[in-house]
Amino acid sequence: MPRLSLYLRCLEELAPGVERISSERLAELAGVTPAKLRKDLSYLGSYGVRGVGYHTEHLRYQIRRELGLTRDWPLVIVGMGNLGRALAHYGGFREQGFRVVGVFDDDLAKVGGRVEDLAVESLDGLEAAVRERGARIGVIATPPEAAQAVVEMLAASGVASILNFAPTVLRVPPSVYVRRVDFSSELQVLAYYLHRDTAPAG
Amino acid sequence: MPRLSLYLRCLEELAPGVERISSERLAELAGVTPAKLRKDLSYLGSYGVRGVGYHTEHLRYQIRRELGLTRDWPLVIVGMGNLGRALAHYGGFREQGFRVVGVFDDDLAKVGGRVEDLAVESLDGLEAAVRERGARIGVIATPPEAAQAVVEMLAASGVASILNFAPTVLRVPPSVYVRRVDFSSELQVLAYYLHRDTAPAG
DNA sequence: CCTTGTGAAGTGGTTCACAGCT
DNA sequence: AGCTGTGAACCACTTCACAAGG
Repeated sequence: MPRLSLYLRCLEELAPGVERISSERLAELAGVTPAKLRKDLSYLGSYGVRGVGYHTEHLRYQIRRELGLTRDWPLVIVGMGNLGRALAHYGGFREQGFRVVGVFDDDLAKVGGRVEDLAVESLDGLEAAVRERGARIGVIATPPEAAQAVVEMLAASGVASILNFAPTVLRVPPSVYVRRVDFSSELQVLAYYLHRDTAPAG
Repeated sequence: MPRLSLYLRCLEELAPGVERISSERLAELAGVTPAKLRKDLSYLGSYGVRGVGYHTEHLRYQIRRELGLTRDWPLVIVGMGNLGRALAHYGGFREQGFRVVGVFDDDLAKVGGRVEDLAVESLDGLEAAVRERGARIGVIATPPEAAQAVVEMLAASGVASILNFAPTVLRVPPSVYVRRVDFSSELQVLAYYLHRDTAPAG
Protein backbone atom coordinates (compact mmCIF):
# COMPACT_ATOMS: atom_id res chain seq x y z
CA MET A 1 0.00 0.00 0.00
CA PRO A 2 1.93 3.05 -1.22
CA ARG A 3 -0.11 5.44 0.90
CA LEU A 4 1.41 4.12 4.11
CA SER A 5 4.63 5.72 3.09
CA LEU A 6 2.88 9.07 2.77
CA TYR A 7 1.34 8.74 6.22
CA LEU A 8 4.75 7.92 7.60
CA ARG A 9 6.21 11.09 6.13
CA CYS A 10 3.36 13.16 7.60
CA LEU A 11 3.90 11.62 11.01
CA GLU A 12 7.59 12.39 10.81
CA GLU A 13 6.92 16.02 9.98
CA LEU A 14 4.77 16.50 13.08
CA ALA A 15 6.19 18.76 15.77
CA PRO A 16 8.14 16.61 18.26
CA GLY A 17 5.74 17.30 21.13
CA VAL A 18 2.65 15.85 19.41
CA GLU A 19 1.83 12.52 21.06
CA ARG A 20 -1.62 11.85 19.67
CA ILE A 21 -3.34 12.59 16.37
CA SER A 22 -6.86 12.00 15.10
CA SER A 23 -7.64 10.36 11.78
CA GLU A 24 -9.20 13.61 10.70
CA ARG A 25 -6.09 15.68 11.25
CA LEU A 26 -3.64 13.16 9.83
CA ALA A 27 -5.87 12.65 6.82
CA GLU A 28 -5.88 16.37 6.20
CA LEU A 29 -2.08 16.50 6.31
CA ALA A 30 -1.85 13.61 3.89
CA GLY A 31 -4.58 14.95 1.61
CA VAL A 32 -6.91 11.95 1.89
CA THR A 33 -10.30 11.41 3.52
CA PRO A 34 -10.44 10.31 7.16
CA ALA A 35 -12.38 7.17 6.28
CA LYS A 36 -9.76 6.10 3.79
CA LEU A 37 -7.00 6.70 6.27
CA ARG A 38 -8.74 4.71 8.99
CA LYS A 39 -9.35 1.83 6.60
CA ASP A 40 -5.72 1.85 5.52
CA LEU A 41 -4.51 1.84 9.11
CA SER A 42 -6.97 -0.81 10.17
CA TYR A 43 -5.07 -3.33 8.03
CA LEU A 44 -2.14 -2.93 10.39
CA GLY A 45 -4.29 -3.95 13.32
CA SER A 46 -6.26 -1.90 15.78
CA TYR A 47 -3.72 0.61 16.89
CA GLY A 48 -6.00 3.61 17.37
CA VAL A 49 -7.72 4.50 20.60
CA ARG A 50 -11.44 5.23 20.30
CA GLY A 51 -12.38 8.64 21.49
CA VAL A 52 -8.74 9.73 21.42
CA GLY A 53 -6.92 9.07 18.15
CA TYR A 54 -3.64 7.42 17.29
CA HIS A 55 -0.52 7.47 19.39
CA THR A 56 1.95 8.99 16.95
CA GLU A 57 5.07 7.14 18.04
CA HIS A 58 3.38 3.77 18.13
CA LEU A 59 1.70 4.32 14.79
CA ARG A 60 4.96 5.41 13.25
CA TYR A 61 6.61 2.21 14.44
CA GLN A 62 3.78 0.03 13.16
CA ILE A 63 3.90 1.60 9.70
CA ARG A 64 7.66 1.20 9.54
CA ARG A 65 7.23 -2.39 10.55
CA GLU A 66 4.59 -3.06 7.92
CA LEU A 67 6.73 -1.46 5.21
CA GLY A 68 9.70 -3.56 6.24
CA LEU A 69 11.74 -0.58 7.40
CA THR A 70 12.75 -2.03 10.74
CA ARG A 71 15.53 -3.88 9.06
CA ASP A 72 18.36 -2.62 6.93
CA TRP A 73 18.18 -2.59 3.09
CA PRO A 74 21.52 -2.44 1.32
CA LEU A 75 21.32 -0.94 -2.15
CA VAL A 76 23.57 0.03 -5.03
CA ILE A 77 23.30 3.07 -7.29
CA VAL A 78 24.49 2.82 -10.88
CA GLY A 79 25.25 6.03 -12.77
CA MET A 80 27.09 8.88 -11.05
CA GLY A 81 25.91 11.82 -13.09
CA ASN A 82 24.09 14.67 -11.38
CA LEU A 83 21.13 12.48 -10.60
CA GLY A 84 23.12 9.60 -9.18
CA ARG A 85 25.08 11.99 -6.99
CA ALA A 86 21.88 13.67 -5.81
CA LEU A 87 20.56 10.27 -4.78
CA ALA A 88 23.78 9.21 -3.11
CA HIS A 89 23.93 12.42 -1.10
CA TYR A 90 20.34 12.34 -0.04
CA GLY A 91 20.38 11.61 3.66
CA GLY A 92 16.71 10.64 3.87
CA PHE A 93 17.56 7.10 2.79
CA ARG A 94 19.75 6.29 5.72
CA GLU A 95 17.19 7.36 8.28
CA GLN A 96 14.70 4.99 6.71
CA GLY A 97 16.98 1.99 6.80
CA PHE A 98 18.33 2.21 3.26
CA ARG A 99 22.08 1.92 3.10
CA VAL A 100 24.06 2.71 -0.03
CA VAL A 101 26.70 -0.02 -0.24
CA GLY A 102 28.10 0.81 -3.66
CA VAL A 103 28.06 3.47 -6.37
CA PHE A 104 29.06 2.62 -9.94
CA ASP A 105 29.75 4.30 -13.24
CA ASP A 106 31.12 3.17 -16.58
CA ASP A 107 33.04 6.40 -17.08
CA LEU A 108 36.61 5.64 -16.04
CA ALA A 109 37.20 9.32 -15.33
CA LYS A 110 34.67 9.07 -12.52
CA VAL A 111 35.84 5.73 -11.13
CA GLY A 112 37.82 6.21 -7.94
CA GLY A 113 36.24 9.58 -7.19
CA ARG A 114 34.46 9.92 -3.86
CA VAL A 115 30.73 10.36 -3.38
CA GLU A 116 29.86 10.74 0.28
CA ASP A 117 32.00 8.10 1.99
CA LEU A 118 32.12 5.75 -0.99
CA ALA A 119 34.54 5.42 -3.89
CA VAL A 120 32.92 5.22 -7.32
CA GLU A 121 33.51 1.74 -8.75
CA SER A 122 33.70 0.47 -12.29
CA LEU A 123 30.80 -1.54 -13.71
CA ASP A 124 33.13 -4.55 -13.95
CA GLY A 125 32.81 -5.00 -10.22
CA LEU A 126 29.05 -4.54 -10.05
CA GLU A 127 27.91 -8.14 -10.00
CA ALA A 128 30.46 -9.28 -7.44
CA ALA A 129 29.75 -6.27 -5.22
CA VAL A 130 25.99 -6.87 -5.26
CA ARG A 131 26.51 -10.46 -4.21
CA GLU A 132 29.15 -9.83 -1.58
CA ARG A 133 27.38 -6.91 0.03
CA GLY A 134 23.94 -8.49 -0.13
CA ALA A 135 22.22 -5.70 -2.03
CA ARG A 136 18.66 -6.60 -3.01
CA ILE A 137 17.79 -3.19 -4.42
CA GLY A 138 19.38 -1.48 -7.41
CA VAL A 139 18.88 2.13 -8.44
CA ILE A 140 19.47 3.04 -12.07
CA ALA A 141 20.48 6.62 -12.73
CA THR A 142 22.26 6.12 -16.03
CA PRO A 143 21.40 7.56 -19.43
CA PRO A 144 18.66 5.56 -21.16
CA GLU A 145 21.04 3.82 -23.61
CA ALA A 146 22.95 2.19 -20.76
CA ALA A 147 20.00 1.18 -18.61
CA GLN A 148 19.06 -2.15 -20.18
CA ALA A 149 22.58 -3.54 -19.89
CA VAL A 150 22.75 -2.48 -16.24
CA VAL A 151 19.41 -4.11 -15.50
CA GLU A 152 20.68 -7.36 -16.88
CA MET A 153 23.77 -7.25 -14.69
CA LEU A 154 21.67 -6.44 -11.65
CA ALA A 155 19.17 -9.20 -12.39
CA ALA A 156 21.96 -11.70 -12.95
CA SER A 157 23.51 -10.90 -9.62
CA GLY A 158 20.31 -11.43 -7.67
CA VAL A 159 18.82 -7.96 -7.25
CA ALA A 160 15.08 -8.36 -6.80
CA SER A 161 13.86 -4.77 -7.00
CA ILE A 162 14.94 -1.94 -9.24
CA LEU A 163 14.17 1.73 -9.09
CA ASN A 164 14.62 3.06 -12.61
CA PHE A 165 15.22 6.75 -13.19
CA ALA A 166 16.35 6.28 -16.77
CA PRO A 167 13.68 7.43 -19.21
CA THR A 168 13.19 4.11 -20.91
CA VAL A 169 11.04 1.02 -20.49
CA LEU A 170 13.11 -1.91 -19.23
CA ARG A 171 12.71 -5.58 -20.02
CA VAL A 172 13.20 -7.74 -16.95
CA PRO A 173 12.70 -11.35 -15.93
CA PRO A 174 9.48 -11.86 -13.93
CA SER A 175 11.42 -12.34 -10.71
CA VAL A 176 12.51 -8.69 -10.76
CA TYR A 177 10.18 -5.88 -9.78
CA VAL A 178 10.80 -2.51 -11.40
CA ARG A 179 9.42 0.87 -10.45
CA ARG A 180 9.89 3.67 -12.93
CA VAL A 181 10.36 7.26 -11.92
CA ASP A 182 10.05 9.26 -15.08
CA PHE A 183 10.37 13.05 -14.99
CA SER A 184 8.89 13.47 -18.44
CA SER A 185 5.85 11.40 -17.52
CA GLU A 186 5.29 13.46 -14.41
CA LEU A 187 5.46 16.68 -16.39
CA GLN A 188 3.14 15.23 -18.99
CA VAL A 189 0.56 14.56 -16.34
CA LEU A 190 0.87 18.16 -15.14
CA ALA A 191 0.48 19.37 -18.71
CA TYR A 192 -2.57 17.19 -19.15
CA TYR A 193 -4.33 18.74 -16.18
CA LEU A 194 -3.27 22.28 -17.13
CA HIS A 195 -4.46 21.70 -20.65
CA ARG A 196 -7.91 20.58 -19.57
CA ASP A 197 -7.90 22.56 -16.41
CA THR A 198 -9.13 19.84 -14.16
CA ALA A 199 -7.22 18.23 -11.34
CA PRO A 200 -7.99 15.05 -9.41
CA ALA A 201 -9.48 15.15 -5.92
CA GLY A 202 -8.59 18.34 -4.13
CA MET B 1 -4.83 9.30 -17.61
CA PRO B 2 -1.19 8.77 -16.62
CA ARG B 3 -0.88 5.61 -18.70
CA LEU B 4 -1.08 7.54 -21.94
CA SER B 5 2.31 8.93 -21.16
CA LEU B 6 3.68 5.40 -20.82
CA TYR B 7 2.22 4.37 -24.17
CA LEU B 8 3.76 7.44 -25.72
CA ARG B 9 7.18 6.48 -24.43
CA CYS B 10 6.77 2.94 -25.78
CA LEU B 11 5.77 4.28 -29.19
CA GLU B 12 8.80 6.53 -29.23
CA GLU B 13 11.12 3.64 -28.44
CA LEU B 14 9.88 1.65 -31.41
CA ALA B 15 12.35 1.16 -34.25
CA PRO B 16 11.89 3.97 -36.78
CA GLY B 17 10.63 1.66 -39.53
CA VAL B 18 7.61 0.34 -37.62
CA GLU B 19 4.48 1.87 -39.12
CA ARG B 20 1.78 -0.23 -37.49
CA ILE B 21 1.42 -1.93 -34.13
CA SER B 22 -1.25 -4.17 -32.62
CA SER B 23 -2.79 -3.57 -29.22
CA GLU B 24 -1.30 -6.87 -28.14
CA ARG B 25 2.25 -5.90 -28.94
CA LEU B 26 2.06 -2.35 -27.61
CA ALA B 27 0.39 -3.62 -24.45
CA GLU B 28 3.21 -6.07 -23.94
CA LEU B 29 5.81 -3.31 -24.27
CA ALA B 30 3.93 -1.17 -21.78
CA GLY B 31 3.28 -4.03 -19.38
CA VAL B 32 -0.50 -3.83 -19.46
CA THR B 33 -3.24 -6.07 -20.86
CA PRO B 34 -4.38 -5.54 -24.46
CA ALA B 35 -7.96 -4.92 -23.35
CA LYS B 36 -6.89 -2.17 -21.01
CA LEU B 37 -4.79 -0.55 -23.67
CA ARG B 38 -7.61 -0.63 -26.20
CA LYS B 39 -10.03 0.86 -23.72
CA ASP B 40 -7.57 3.61 -22.85
CA LEU B 41 -7.00 4.43 -26.51
CA SER B 42 -10.69 4.31 -27.33
CA TYR B 43 -11.18 7.46 -25.23
CA LEU B 44 -9.10 9.33 -27.78
CA GLY B 45 -11.47 8.30 -30.54
CA SER B 46 -11.37 5.40 -32.95
CA TYR B 47 -7.88 5.63 -34.31
CA GLY B 48 -7.14 1.94 -34.73
CA VAL B 49 -7.83 -0.06 -37.85
CA ARG B 50 -9.66 -3.33 -37.33
CA GLY B 51 -7.77 -6.35 -38.53
CA VAL B 52 -4.57 -4.28 -38.74
CA GLY B 53 -3.67 -2.36 -35.59
CA TYR B 54 -2.72 1.23 -34.89
CA HIS B 55 -0.76 3.49 -37.18
CA THR B 56 2.14 4.40 -34.93
CA GLU B 57 2.75 7.93 -36.16
CA HIS B 58 -0.90 8.88 -36.05
CA LEU B 59 -1.40 7.35 -32.62
CA ARG B 60 1.66 9.11 -31.31
CA TYR B 61 0.28 12.43 -32.48
CA GLN B 62 -3.15 11.78 -30.98
CA ILE B 63 -1.69 10.92 -27.58
CA ARG B 64 0.51 14.01 -27.62
CA ARG B 65 -2.52 16.04 -28.50
CA GLU B 66 -4.60 14.57 -25.70
CA LEU B 67 -1.84 15.18 -23.18
CA GLY B 68 -1.52 18.78 -24.31
CA LEU B 69 1.99 18.31 -25.69
CA THR B 70 1.36 19.93 -29.03
CA ARG B 71 1.94 23.28 -27.48
CA ASP B 72 4.88 24.61 -25.56
CA TRP B 73 5.01 24.58 -21.72
CA PRO B 74 7.43 27.03 -20.17
CA LEU B 75 8.64 25.98 -16.73
CA VAL B 76 11.02 27.11 -14.01
CA ILE B 77 13.26 24.96 -11.84
CA VAL B 78 14.08 26.10 -8.31
CA GLY B 79 17.08 24.60 -6.55
CA MET B 80 20.32 24.04 -8.46
CA GLY B 81 21.88 21.26 -6.42
CA ASN B 82 22.71 17.98 -8.09
CA LEU B 83 19.06 17.19 -8.64
CA GLY B 84 18.15 20.56 -10.11
CA ARG B 85 21.09 20.37 -12.47
CA ALA B 86 20.16 16.84 -13.48
CA LEU B 87 16.67 18.06 -14.36
CA ALA B 88 17.91 21.14 -16.20
CA HIS B 89 20.30 19.05 -18.29
CA TYR B 90 17.80 16.39 -19.11
CA GLY B 91 17.06 16.79 -22.80
CA GLY B 92 13.90 14.69 -22.74
CA PHE B 93 11.88 17.70 -21.63
CA ARG B 94 12.55 19.79 -24.67
CA GLU B 95 11.51 17.08 -27.09
CA GLN B 96 8.18 16.85 -25.32
CA GLY B 97 7.44 20.55 -25.48
CA PHE B 98 8.70 21.50 -22.04
CA ARG B 99 10.97 24.52 -22.09
CA VAL B 100 13.05 25.56 -19.11
CA VAL B 101 12.76 29.35 -18.98
CA GLY B 102 14.52 29.95 -15.67
CA VAL B 103 16.65 28.23 -13.04
CA PHE B 104 16.89 29.64 -9.51
CA ASP B 105 18.80 29.13 -6.30
CA ASP B 106 19.06 31.00 -3.02
CA ASP B 107 22.77 30.30 -2.72
CA LEU B 108 24.50 33.44 -3.97
CA ALA B 109 27.60 31.43 -4.79
CA LYS B 110 25.55 29.63 -7.45
CA VAL B 111 23.76 32.68 -8.82
CA GLY B 112 25.22 33.76 -12.13
CA GLY B 113 26.67 30.33 -12.88
CA ARG B 114 25.56 28.67 -16.11
CA VAL B 115 23.39 25.57 -16.38
CA GLU B 116 22.87 24.57 -19.98
CA ASP B 117 22.21 27.87 -21.75
CA LEU B 118 20.71 29.62 -18.72
CA ALA B 119 22.22 31.72 -15.96
CA VAL B 120 21.23 30.74 -12.42
CA GLU B 121 19.09 33.53 -10.94
CA SER B 122 18.48 34.60 -7.38
CA LEU B 123 15.14 33.79 -5.73
CA ASP B 124 14.43 37.52 -5.55
CA GLY B 125 13.67 37.50 -9.24
CA LEU B 126 11.51 34.37 -9.20
CA GLU B 127 8.06 35.91 -9.09
CA ALA B 128 8.75 38.49 -11.76
CA ALA B 129 10.39 35.92 -14.01
CA VAL B 130 7.48 33.50 -13.74
CA ARG B 131 5.06 36.23 -14.73
CA GLU B 132 7.11 37.72 -17.53
CA ARG B 133 8.04 34.42 -19.10
CA GLY B 134 4.59 32.90 -18.69
CA ALA B 135 5.66 29.80 -16.77
CA ARG B 136 2.69 27.76 -15.56
CA ILE B 137 4.75 24.88 -14.19
CA GLY B 138 7.27 25.03 -11.34
CA VAL B 139 9.70 22.29 -10.39
CA ILE B 140 10.99 22.23 -6.84
CA ALA B 141 14.39 20.64 -6.34
CA THR B 142 15.38 22.40 -3.12
CA PRO B 143 16.11 20.89 0.28
CA PRO B 144 12.91 20.21 2.23
CA GLU B 145 13.31 23.20 4.56
CA ALA B 146 13.20 25.65 1.65
CA ALA B 147 10.35 24.04 -0.28
CA GLN B 148 7.32 25.58 1.44
CA ALA B 149 8.60 29.13 0.96
CA VAL B 150 9.27 28.46 -2.70
CA VAL B 151 5.82 27.02 -3.21
CA GLU B 152 4.31 30.15 -1.82
CA MET B 153 6.28 32.33 -4.19
CA LEU B 154 5.32 30.15 -7.12
CA ALA B 155 1.65 30.11 -6.16
CA ALA B 156 1.65 33.89 -5.70
CA SER B 157 3.07 34.43 -9.14
CA GLY B 158 0.46 32.31 -10.86
CA VAL B 159 2.03 28.90 -11.30
CA ALA B 160 -0.76 26.34 -11.52
CA SER B 161 1.14 23.05 -11.34
CA ILE B 162 4.09 22.05 -9.25
CA LEU B 163 6.34 19.05 -9.45
CA ASN B 164 7.84 18.60 -6.00
CA PHE B 165 11.04 16.63 -5.57
CA ALA B 166 11.66 17.88 -2.03
CA PRO B 167 10.90 15.17 0.53
CA THR B 168 8.18 17.06 2.34
CA VAL B 169 4.43 17.47 2.11
CA LEU B 170 3.53 20.92 0.83
CA ARG B 171 0.56 23.09 1.74
CA VAL B 172 -0.91 24.79 -1.29
CA PRO B 173 -4.02 26.77 -2.17
CA PRO B 174 -6.65 24.65 -3.95
CA SER B 175 -5.92 26.32 -7.28
CA VAL B 176 -2.47 24.74 -7.39
CA TYR B 177 -1.97 21.11 -8.30
CA VAL B 178 1.07 19.38 -6.83
CA ARG B 179 2.66 16.09 -7.79
CA ARG B 180 5.21 14.65 -5.40
CA VAL B 181 8.15 12.61 -6.55
CA ASP B 182 9.63 11.14 -3.42
CA PHE B 183 12.66 8.86 -3.65
CA SER B 184 12.21 7.58 -0.12
CA SER B 185 8.61 6.66 -0.79
CA GLU B 186 9.59 4.79 -3.92
CA LEU B 187 12.24 2.84 -2.04
CA GLN B 188 9.78 2.14 0.74
CA VAL B 189 7.42 0.57 -1.73
CA LEU B 190 10.25 -1.61 -3.04
CA ALA B 191 11.13 -2.60 0.51
CA TYR B 192 7.50 -3.43 1.19
CA TYR B 193 7.32 -5.87 -1.70
CA LEU B 194 10.71 -7.39 -0.91
CA HIS B 195 9.73 -7.80 2.68
CA ARG B 196 6.55 -9.70 1.86
CA ASP B 197 7.84 -11.07 -1.35
CA THR B 198 4.88 -10.26 -3.45
CA ALA B 199 4.76 -7.87 -6.34
CA PRO B 200 1.76 -6.41 -8.13
CA ALA B 201 0.62 -7.66 -11.54
CA GLY B 202 3.44 -9.39 -13.39
C1' DC C 1 -9.60 -13.79 -41.17
C1' DC C 2 -7.70 -10.67 -38.04
C1' DT C 3 -7.80 -7.00 -34.70
C1' DT C 4 -10.30 -3.15 -32.89
C1' DG C 5 -14.13 -1.08 -30.14
C1' DT C 6 -17.29 -1.75 -26.56
C1' DG C 7 -21.42 -3.30 -23.78
C1' DA C 8 -21.76 -6.46 -19.83
C1' DA C 9 -19.87 -8.74 -15.96
C1' DG C 10 -16.55 -8.75 -12.50
C1' DT C 11 -13.25 -6.86 -9.22
C1' DG C 12 -11.15 -3.83 -6.13
C1' DG C 13 -11.00 0.23 -3.85
C1' DT C 14 -13.67 4.28 -1.67
C1' DT C 15 -17.27 6.35 0.95
C1' DC C 16 -21.06 6.12 4.22
C1' DA C 17 -22.86 5.69 8.48
C1' DC C 18 -23.08 3.81 12.72
C1' DA C 19 -21.94 0.32 16.28
C1' DG C 20 -18.43 -0.28 19.72
C1' DC C 21 -14.86 1.33 22.96
C1' DT C 22 -12.54 4.51 25.97
C1' DA D 1 -19.17 12.56 24.41
C1' DG D 2 -15.72 11.56 21.00
C1' DC D 3 -13.25 9.00 17.69
C1' DT D 4 -12.03 4.58 15.87
C1' DG D 5 -13.12 0.24 13.33
C1' DT D 6 -15.90 -1.80 9.95
C1' DG D 7 -19.90 -4.00 7.41
C1' DA D 8 -22.74 -2.36 3.58
C1' DA D 9 -23.56 0.53 -0.32
C1' DC D 10 -21.33 2.71 -3.86
C1' DC D 11 -18.41 3.84 -7.60
C1' DA D 12 -14.58 3.38 -10.91
C1' DC D 13 -11.71 0.72 -13.15
C1' DT D 14 -10.55 -3.85 -15.30
C1' DT D 15 -11.44 -7.92 -17.74
C1' DC D 16 -14.26 -10.66 -20.69
C1' DA D 17 -16.11 -11.89 -24.84
C1' DC D 18 -18.00 -10.88 -28.95
C1' DA D 19 -20.06 -7.93 -32.59
C1' DA D 20 -18.42 -4.76 -36.12
C1' DG D 21 -15.53 -3.69 -39.76
C1' DG D 22 -11.42 -3.42 -42.65
